[in-house]
Amino acid sequence: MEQRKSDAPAEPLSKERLRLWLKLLKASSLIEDELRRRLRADFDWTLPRFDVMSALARTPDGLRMSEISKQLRVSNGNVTVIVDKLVKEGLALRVAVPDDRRAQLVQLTPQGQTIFAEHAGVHEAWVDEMLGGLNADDIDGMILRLDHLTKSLEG
Amino acid sequence: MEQRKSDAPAEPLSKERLRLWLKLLKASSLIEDELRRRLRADFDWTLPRFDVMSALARTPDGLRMSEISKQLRVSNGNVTVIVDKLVKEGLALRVAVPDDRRAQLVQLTPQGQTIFAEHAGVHEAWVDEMLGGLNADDIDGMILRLDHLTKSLEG
DNA sequence: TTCAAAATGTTTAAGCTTGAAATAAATAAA
DNA sequence: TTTATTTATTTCAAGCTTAAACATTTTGAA
Repeated sequence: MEQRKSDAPAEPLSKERLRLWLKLLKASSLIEDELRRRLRADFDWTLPRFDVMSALARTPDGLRMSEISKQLRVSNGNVTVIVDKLVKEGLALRVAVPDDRRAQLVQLTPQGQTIFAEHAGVHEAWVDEMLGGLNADDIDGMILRLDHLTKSLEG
Repeated sequence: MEQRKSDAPAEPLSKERLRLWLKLLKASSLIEDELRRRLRADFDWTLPRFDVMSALARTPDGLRMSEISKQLRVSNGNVTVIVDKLVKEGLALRVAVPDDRRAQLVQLTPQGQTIFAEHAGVHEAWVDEMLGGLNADDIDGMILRLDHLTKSLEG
């Protein structure tokens, strides 16, 4: 870790933050674009679709529409369209909520679970390949700092 | 397959990489969404528009359409639409390239430069505020590792 | 009870983005 | 020269996303 002059003024830190943001955005976009491209080329899936199925796969009991849109930070209307398609293809189904006739739970069908498991495995291998240039120290260091950042952003 | 320390099997590192990617994506999306929201609310600007003007501001001599789309990793057609609007609003102009009648340089007008400078200052303050939770060590550590990552992604 | 406010989802209109096709100009090959 | 290929850009159709408007149900206060 390099040392800083104790009298380092405030302005450079602000410039460094901007630099950091541009680098963060670039790395994230590079990965996201490539994942999106492969998902489309290999499976004819969109990234939001993968994300919705991923959220559903983590919660076998099902999620409400609003819970999905909140988790993925995507509009409600968007989730409606994606889930409609999943249902039409037999990968998900809507289940009534006993206590609340407005709401409904969305669950993966067994077929949806099977297909997602396959795709998720390939997806994980892609990420592993793309981030392969990082060693264990890089990974831990970034996770640590990203946790700081996200915490301060959400707090 | 290469040998590994008995206490460090291959799987955990792969899982860590996936965890890192999810955290990277989350932090990046949080910041990007908020910037987009503020840009729209305060200036009625889109983020791609800001990005195009930013690229042009860095190169006073002007950029070709294809150079813009390459820098921003955005489709050519998209750049056409954005530049059309900038030109219509008097913030940018198209200049013929002497040697090549297919191409044209896009430059910011003086008005475009002035307006962008104002917005860029506000934008930088937003970023500074959002990343304010990070100390100098966090920033340096992340920049270092993001450079590793981007280099390995592009290489 | 009764009615206003809040919550859950869906629909719709508008804007954004992409990829493919089209146009036009420059370059290379025969 | 003539033809084919490559390069630069625009146009267009299709899909994605959002925000706002809408319909329905639940909650809570008078």
